[in-house]
This record gives sequence, structure tokens and C-alpha cells, in this order.
Amino acid sequence: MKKMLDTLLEHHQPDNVLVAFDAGKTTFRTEMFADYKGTRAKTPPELLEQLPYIREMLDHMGLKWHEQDNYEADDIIGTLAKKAQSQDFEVIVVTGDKDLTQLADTHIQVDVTVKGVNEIKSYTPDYFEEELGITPLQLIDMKALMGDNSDNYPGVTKIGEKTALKLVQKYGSVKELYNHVDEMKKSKMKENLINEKEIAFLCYDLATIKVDTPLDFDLADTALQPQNSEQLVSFYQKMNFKSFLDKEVLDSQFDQNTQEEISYTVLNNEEDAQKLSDIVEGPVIFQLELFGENYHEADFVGFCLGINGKYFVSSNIELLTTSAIKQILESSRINKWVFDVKRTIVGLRRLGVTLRAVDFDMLLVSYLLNPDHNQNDLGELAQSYNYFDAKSDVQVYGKGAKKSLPDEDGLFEHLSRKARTIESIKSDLMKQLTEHNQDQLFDEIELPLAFVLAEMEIIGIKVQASTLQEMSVILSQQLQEIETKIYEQAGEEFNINSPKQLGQILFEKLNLPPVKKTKTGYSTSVDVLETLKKKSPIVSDILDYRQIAKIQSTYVNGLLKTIHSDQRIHTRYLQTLTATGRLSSVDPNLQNIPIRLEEGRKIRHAFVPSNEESVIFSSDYSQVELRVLAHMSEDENMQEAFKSDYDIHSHTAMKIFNLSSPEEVDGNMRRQAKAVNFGIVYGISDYGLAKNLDISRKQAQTFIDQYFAQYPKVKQFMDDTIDQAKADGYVETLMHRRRYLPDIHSRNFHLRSFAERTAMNSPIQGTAADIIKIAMINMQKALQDKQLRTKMLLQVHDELIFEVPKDELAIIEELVPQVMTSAIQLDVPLVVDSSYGQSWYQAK
DNA sequence: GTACTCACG
DNA sequence: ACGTACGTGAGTACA
Repeated sequence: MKKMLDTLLEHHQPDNVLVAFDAGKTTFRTEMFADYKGTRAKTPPELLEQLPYIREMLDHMGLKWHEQDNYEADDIIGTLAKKAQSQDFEVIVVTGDKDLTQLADTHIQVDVTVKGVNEIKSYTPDYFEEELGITPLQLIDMKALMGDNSDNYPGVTKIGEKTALKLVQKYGSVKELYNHVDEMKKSKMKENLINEKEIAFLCYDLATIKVDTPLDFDLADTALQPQNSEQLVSFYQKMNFKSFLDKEVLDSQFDQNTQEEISYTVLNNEEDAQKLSDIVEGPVIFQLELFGENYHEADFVGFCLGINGKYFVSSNIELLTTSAIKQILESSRINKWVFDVKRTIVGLRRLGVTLRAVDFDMLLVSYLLNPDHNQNDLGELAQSYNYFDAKSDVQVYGKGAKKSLPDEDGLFEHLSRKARTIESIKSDLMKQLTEHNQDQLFDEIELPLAFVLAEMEIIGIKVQASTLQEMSVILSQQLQEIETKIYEQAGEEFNINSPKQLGQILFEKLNLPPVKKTKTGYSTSVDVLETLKKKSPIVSDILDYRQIAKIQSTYVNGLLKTIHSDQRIHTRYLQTLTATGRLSSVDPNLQNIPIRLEEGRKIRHAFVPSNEESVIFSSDYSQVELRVLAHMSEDENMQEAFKSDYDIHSHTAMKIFNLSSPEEVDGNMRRQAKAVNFGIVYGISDYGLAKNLDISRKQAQTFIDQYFAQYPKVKQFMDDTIDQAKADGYVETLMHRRRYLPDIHSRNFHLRSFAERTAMNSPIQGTAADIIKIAMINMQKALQDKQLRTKMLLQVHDELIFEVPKDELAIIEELVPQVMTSAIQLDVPLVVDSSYGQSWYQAK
């Protein structure tokens, strides 16, 4: 309700507003017809309870509301609409009730919400003419004949919407119809019409919305009043409206910090742009505005250049390619300050402009200062630093279906304010960066990495659609077969994809024992189904179905949708999202392409080199996280294992099972030791390890004790890290990437434990991320320096994927591992494994 | 929009 | 007694 009001006000920017309510159950209509709305369900009591609060909120918002005894809201609206129309207002009626569309007229538009409030259908006289061939007022004549079920008046027997429309089109009105009713051919309908003439006229009156309700207020009383932010804030507090509260507090802050004016110069044409040609010194603030998240394809909206405290804006994006501006952006001497450098590089490249010399990225810096601040919105981010110059994009453009561009002035002001925000916040953020000891992390890792990632995204990777399409055919067939089998065994058809329906079949109809519950019902996840496998053959079929359905929907069909016209997939790496410093990949995610199971792994056949002279080449770090742990903890035993190049899991097995030689380690011991190693990296707990290995907690605890006894400095490191988190409020990677852990002090066991595990895991996962990021930067530079044609295409956390011309293979097989292993100097060696082939599948 | 499930490191 | 292994993204169902 509140949300809808906000969007309406935002969208229409009205001068006058009235919200009308129904007063009560009895109106002049019930006097005319006792059963009027007789079948209508009682207003739900919870809505009734809310009404006084809604009215209070309207008061605070400065909106007039009204209800009137004996009349419906419709009549108030109808009367006011006509009154406003006669005084040359543009009227918009917003309602969920189609009946009101009869009010549509010149200068009166009726917007009916459909499907909740997300979609609106606008009714105008033209629309009526086009769609129905009648006027809005003739809707009343139709209703007179067909009646209205929801308002419970009958109309003429046997006449429904279709017939009513035909009759109204033919005769024009009910009155005219009855003037000519005798001339009609003999029919049952004619009889009904004649017999029920009185009913028809009664219904006509019932359907007619009053436009002469005696209102005790004037049009001027509906003028929008300034809203009372203070009262609204306390109202939201009282009502526990958290989401609106935040917005209101922010808005009122905007009010209080009466925004400083901003002026800008509009660049209208090339001549205007050319006037910027004497710029030889930076910094230049540059804001490139796109409409949509995916900058590989989003529309260009405009740009702003901030130069010497002046702001130059334009929505003519071509002006970026005029020599004056292009020179500024491509100059390696003039420094540029931006928000989201990677987005800016890719966007400009689409215009043939190569961005160089960026030395400040507000998004990147604030992410490093605190990775929880991963807002991709300049305004919101600035507001969190108490800079109230720029609004958020949602405040300016709106959200969801309502998202749209403001007028040109609004847009230019927004862009200029964004540029000014980047400019004014810079010294503050850079100062904090230095205080955090993160200058190197920004200058030498994240900022150069953004350029490397941009190139990878722009190049993309070739994906053979035909390979996926062939898979799709086979998978569909398999799905069909399994589906039939499952329905047979279940004795009925149901939606296998619905956990709810599946749960009912398995645990209620087939009476299998429910192993685990979720918040909403039975769990049907893999581990549950695995334990039920032996109880009923249907379970295996469901597991098979799940596996294939996943491949089909997410990978085959999902990937097909993302192939561009150049036959390539251009993912976007999110560089400022994860809490640990890893990248993530979206649209599509190329970091979770199946590999563990053969069926899914086949997807990788579709990822191929650009041409037959090249191969896909892949190198991955072996056990980076454990090596990082060995380094950071300085544990001699663990370091020894890596220095001697032992199999780390077997080595751990020997330690925790007290064996004296590697030969004594059997497969099961190694498997368990591997799980313990993983657990350590995740921030071990007996509970988690027990669950993973399906052993008792006690036994898990024994493993852990044994592990820490054998790797004592690992234990020490874990304890120290938690202590540090408690003392400083954050933990750090080797390169000083930070993660804050406020929950470390929580009295809530669950939250505190989580924070403790995070404290142990983040420095390890994050340092591994630092390392591969350095490797990527060095790798790109090496390729460039050596003028190789090899392209770096993808990163999957501990793995880099390249496209390599065969004549460069020999060099690359040496170069990549060399660069990756030397990215950083640890107390233990880094090890890299490589492979290549004619597709990503073969590069294993 | 949230819950569930499952793909990856 | 408490009760979760760490970090992600996407498809589907359902309110």
C-alpha cells in the first residue's frame, strides 16, 4: 500500500491528491436494492484494523483522504474527477476496480492495477473505442444488461458480457434498446428483456457512479501538503516499518542538508565537445551512465565529465568519440576518477574508446575499506559515508517495471552530482585506505586487475551452440523416460520439481521415513534421498531426474540463452561482492560449470577455442588454501609436507592415525584426512566434521584433537586469529584485505560461532584470492610484453583458463606455471598443474 | 520476494 | 544445551 503510493507519487508528481474510502456497508445503493454487494465477503478484519493507521500515515504524508456516509469511494472519486476536469486539471484515477473505468474521459485517465499492484492498465476513451467500440459511459449500459456478480446485482437473465456488448454497440444505450425492443425478432432474449425491463433500469442506476455527491470539501483542499518527515519516522518506528524507515531517514537527511546547488554545461554537439580540447591536466572525473546492470549490452544513457570543478554533461553518447574527449579518456597522463572502473572500461570499449590512467575508483576503494559495503550504487554508498549530494539510482530512476529515465534536467543533475560525489569523497576514502595499510592492495592489485578482467570479459569464450543443442535433445528424451517411470511408481503424476509435491509423494503417500525437515516441510535434498535410496527404487529415479533436469535447465538451456551474436559468452566478474576477496561470475556464472560428474562435465565440450589452430589451456593451483595455511601458521610439520612435496592428505592421515609410513594409509584413511583438511580451512567444528564424514561428534573431536597435536602451530594460528578478530573487530589477508566480524562479540552462540569460523576461514580463502589476482595481472603483462597471441579467458578461483595458438603452446606450458607459482613468495612452494585440449572438457 | 535445491572452488 | 562446516549464482516453485 505504502509502496504503491510512493511509486504513484514519484511517477505522476501530482499537485493534488485524494484518497477515498468506503464509509460503511449501507449506502444509497443498498436502499435501492437490498442485496447490493450482498455476496461480497466481509472486509478481512486485519485490513479493517489497519485502516486507522493508513489514514494516520496519509495525514503525515500530506495527502487528503475522505469518506462519506451513504456513499461509496467510487462516488467520491467520480464527483471529484468531474469537478477537477471542469477546472482544467489532468486527472488520473488509480483503482483496483474496473467499474471506475466508466469515468474515463478527456483529461480523465483511469489506471486499473492488475496482478497485485505491479502492473497498470490505463483506460482512456480512445482505448474504449479501439478495444470495445463503445464509450466509457456505455459501460454502464452494458452493466445494466449483464449485471455484476461481485456487486451482486443481476442484470437481465441470460445476458452476459458478449451479448451486452453487442446490444450496446447496436442500440447505443439501454434506453434506446427499449425504444426499439418491439422491433426485435421473436426470441427468448427478447422475452427476457421485456420481462425484466425494470431490473435493467434499476441495474443501470446501481452501476452508475455518482458525479454529484455532496462533498463538504473543495478541490483546493486536496492540494499536496509537505510531508512531515519527523512524524513519519516516529510513525514507522511505532509500526515497525523497517524498510520505509530507512528510506524516510535518508530522505529527511537530504532535506536537512539542503542540497548544494549544482550547475553543469550541456554538450550538445561536436563543436561543444571540441571546446574541451585544451585539457592537459587531470584529474578528470568521469561518469558513464548505462541503463541496466549488464554493461556488455545495456543502453547508454549519458555521461558527465568533471573538470576543474565544472561539470560537462550530455546524453549524446557519440560525443565521447570526438577527438577532444577521446583524447582525455585515452590519455595516459591525465588521471581519471570514476565509480566502477571495469564497467567504464567495457562501456567505453563498445564505443571504440580505450580508457587509461584511472587512479581512483570509488566503488573499488570502498569495497576494500569494507567488503560489506558492496553497494553497486554510488548514491547509496556515498550516503553510507554521510555524503548527501547524489541520490541513489533507485531514487532517481525507480525500480523494477517502473524503472525509467527522468527528464533531461533531472538526468543531468543526477550525473553531475555523481561526478561531484566522486570528487569530494576521494580524499576521505584514500586517507582511510592508507590508514588500513591498503594502498598496495588497491594500486597494485585491485585497480590493475579491473583492467585485466575487463579484457577477459570483452574477449569472452566461444561456446558451440550446436553441441549444447544436441545435448538438449538427448537430455529431454532421458527426462521423459525417467518422468514416466517416476509417475508409474508414484501411482500419479505430479511436479517432480516441486519439493512440496515431491515430499507429499515420498513421505505421505509412499510412507518413506522423513530424515530431515526444512522450515516449510520435508527436506528432499540429495543427502536425504541418498539415505532413502535402498528403501524404494523411486528415489534413485528422482535423483537421476534431478541431476539431468539441473544440467538441462541451468547449463544447456541457461547457457544457450547467453551466447552473443559473436558465438561467445561474455560473463561479468563481480569484483566488489564477496566478503573474502574472491571474484564471482554472473550472466552467466562460468565459475560453476559441472566437472565432478561425467554427465555434467560433458557441458565443457561446448567451450571451444576461437579457431582450429588454438587449444583451451588450463592451469590450476594445487592445494593453495592449505599452502597458505602452512605459510600463515608457520607450522613446521605442515610446511615440511609441502616442501617435501608429500601428498598432503596422506600425510595428514599418517599424523592423525599415528602411522609411521605412507604405505599404511588406506583409501578410507586418506578420505577422512582430506575431510579434516577441508574442515580446518573452513574453521573446523566437531559438529560439521561429524556430519560430513557421517561419524560421531566424539570421533570427529578426536580427529581434530589429533590434528592439532600434530600441527600445533595451526591450532595456535586459529586461536590467535580469533583473538585478533575480537581485539580489532576484523581479520586480514596477507595483502591486508579486511573483513569485519561484528558478531564475534555476540552473546548468541550461533552468531558468535559463525563469526569465529569465518575469522579462521577468511584470511585463508582471501589470501588465496590475493595470490591468483596477482598472478592474473602478471600473466596479462607477460603475454603483452612477449607479444603473444594467447588470451586469458576465465578465472575459477584457483584456476586460469586460456586460449592458446598451438605454435605458442610450448612457451605457455612454461610461462603460465612460472608466473602463477611466483605470484607471491611463501614459506612453502606453490604448485601448478596444467593441461590442454580441443575443448574445456579435454583440458583436464 | 523467499525457500529450496544444486552446480562450482 | 545450543546446532553450522567456508565462499558463491541460478532455476524452479509458490505465496
